[in-house]
Amino acid sequence: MNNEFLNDLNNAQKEAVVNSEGPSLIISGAGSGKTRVLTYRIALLLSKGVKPSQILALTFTNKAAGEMKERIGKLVGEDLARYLWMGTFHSIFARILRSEAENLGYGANFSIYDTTDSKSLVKSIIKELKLDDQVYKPGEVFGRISSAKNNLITAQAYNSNSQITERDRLARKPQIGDIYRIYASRCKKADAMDFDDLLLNTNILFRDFPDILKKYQQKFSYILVDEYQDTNFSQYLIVNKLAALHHNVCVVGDDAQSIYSFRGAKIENILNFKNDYPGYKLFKLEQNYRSTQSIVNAANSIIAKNSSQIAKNVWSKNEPGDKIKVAETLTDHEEGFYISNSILDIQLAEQQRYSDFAILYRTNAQSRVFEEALRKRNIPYKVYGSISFYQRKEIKDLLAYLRLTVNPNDDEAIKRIINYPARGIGNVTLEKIEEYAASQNIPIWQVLEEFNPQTLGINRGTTEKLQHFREMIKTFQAGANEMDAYNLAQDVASRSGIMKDLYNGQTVEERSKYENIEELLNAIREFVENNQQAGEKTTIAHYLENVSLLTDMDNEKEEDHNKVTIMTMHSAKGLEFNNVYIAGAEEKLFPSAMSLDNPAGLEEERRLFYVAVTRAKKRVFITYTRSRYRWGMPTDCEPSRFIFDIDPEYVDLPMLKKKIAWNIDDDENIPGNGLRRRNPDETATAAPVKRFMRPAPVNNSGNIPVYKASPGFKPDNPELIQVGMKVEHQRFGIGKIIHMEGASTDKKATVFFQLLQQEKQLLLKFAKLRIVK
DNA sequence: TGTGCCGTGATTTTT
DNA sequence: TCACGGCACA
Repeated sequence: MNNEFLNDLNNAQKEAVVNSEGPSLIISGAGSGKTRVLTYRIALLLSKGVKPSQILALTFTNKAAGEMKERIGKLVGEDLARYLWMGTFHSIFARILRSEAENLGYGANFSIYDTTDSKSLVKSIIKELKLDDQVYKPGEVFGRISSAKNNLITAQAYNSNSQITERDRLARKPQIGDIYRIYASRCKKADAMDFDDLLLNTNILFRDFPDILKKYQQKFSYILVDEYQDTNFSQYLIVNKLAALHHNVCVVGDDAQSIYSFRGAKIENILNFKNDYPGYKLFKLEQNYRSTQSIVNAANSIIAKNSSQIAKNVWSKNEPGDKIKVAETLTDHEEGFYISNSILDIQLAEQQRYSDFAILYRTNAQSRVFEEALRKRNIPYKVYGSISFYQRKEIKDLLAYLRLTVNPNDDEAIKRIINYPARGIGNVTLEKIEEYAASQNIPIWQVLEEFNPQTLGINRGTTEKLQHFREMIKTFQAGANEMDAYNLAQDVASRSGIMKDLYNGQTVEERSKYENIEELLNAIREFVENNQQAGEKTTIAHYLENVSLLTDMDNEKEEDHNKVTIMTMHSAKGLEFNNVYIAGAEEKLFPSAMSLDNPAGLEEERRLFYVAVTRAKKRVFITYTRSRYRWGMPTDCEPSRFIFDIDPEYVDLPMLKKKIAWNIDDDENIPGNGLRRRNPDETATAAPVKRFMRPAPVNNSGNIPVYKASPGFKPDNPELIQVGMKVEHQRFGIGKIIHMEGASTDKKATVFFQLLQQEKQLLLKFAKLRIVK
């Protein structure tokens, strides 16, 4: 096999690729081709004859794993790439746990509780213990449990650790340990693991079954870990144990991009690598291929404000590029307006794709204004995160039926759907059953199986309803092994009554829920088709194995390929875009109010800023607003301190422009602005900031800003005008055709005029419009 | 048991 | 502002 592909690499990259034996630490600056190095390193191993099943590659997202697999497939052939053990920690070790489940007392079809399931279980335990849920807030308690697990503290260890129990006692929450204990036993009883259990139980498996550990140590001759700076203790230990035999462990990371400490990530893991593997080789990737020099330099100046970091010098040979542009708006609404205008301007002026733009923010709650603004401009977009597809109520409902079919002990699933769609089994009945299940320490399903109406105090009508529900689930179970996942899911969706319930709905939301169910069914069908082709299992159990671990990004569809991306800065990790908008750069939002009281928290926020800026290839825009709606109230805002962390040489601040802000006849309002410019550097300008410093014109007459038509204005034939075109109007100035309706002679166009900052409906036979090329 | 109204609290970030 | 939970009534 030829290794010509190595010629694509620079020297530092090549070194990191060819030195495949022994422990390696690759420190890779942002945009330095880290994925390429990992990809080639694996491809080289394969081309040397290492079997794909001997390589374990752990990534941060499923998407990253999928893309890397695809690239490796292109280099050395898909038949090899397919058998790599490549995926997130959670999905890889879920897979291993399934095949070893019996050793730990779980079934191979154990359920995976997502955060919603976990919190709801914690909540019901708090209720059972008759504790005040103002003191024991479910989310907070679950957070304590989660971080205990990530530090390998089991419920038993938690309760016998006097330091921890003392701390809880002082915090007046002495019963967290009890909640943890009950939580763990309920999960076990339900044959369910939460996200943290997947890692914790892997550790327990390797600790208590040395033979099993040995088997996997021998199996995985080469281990690679991406985003090592964001691994937690539990993950660290798994890697450490697996690598103990061969020592062929290669970790890649960038301490400057560590942004997940809230989830237990330990930046020390990467800093201590040298102590764990004394004979390690160190590689530094410092040349940035992604961004302009301005962006790289600006990012360096930001991260330099942090105290501790591994010394490195990230540099770029790309064009110098534009400065980072900072813009101020009066309200969050205008912020959305400003960004959507800017996207449209650049997109039109440079023929960029919508997918070349990303809007990044600190909290998911900020997404709404951007959705509204983009929708108004007819700009296609895709929001990631917030309410992920798999978190939607209707999706979780159908999945709960399927989960129950595969694992009847899944209490969270049964609680979810025992009365959805409504079948006359109310809260009172459910509480009776739950209470009995808890007292007998059995799953709810078992109560239904050994049903005794007298002991439970349930009347005859309800008894029948419960029996009917039980029989329905049993018929699903009977089909689970015979039918493929798609047929079964379809059967469940219709016979459970979900389809009917949603189909009858009249509102827009109910229609969209119905469509979501259809979309899920389509996804299941795709799964079945793919697995059939690959000769793999197509049962529902097999489908459910990974579904809890999926995110929005794994649900990408063809039609999403040319859309503006809207997401948190956290989700943007590992991605890149030509143009990046960092919105809401305000004190108490970014940096988050939560981080202000501790220096470590603030440094992590700053790293997040670094991550956000380095996503951009060409341009970065930062926006902040003077007033933002928070919990329904307009709140005053201050620009973020991070803006002033950027070296002034690489940033364009709005304050300098203030003095000209009220001057209407400034050249930026000249027709053709942004389109006629020759100098490519200048086309970068977004919608001018000043637009927002002036009170927006109130409706039309009287208040219309003066516009002088360009010399020799001549209207074009209305027949030629189409949606998306830029046009000039003699009085209203430059605008964009948003929408058209009506037949030829009565054609009506909705036009958004930049100068007016508003839409107008114009009848084309009267309005004289010139098409701007 | 189901429905609808009202009051309250929510905003970090994710596998 | 909105979503969810609690409560009262049908």
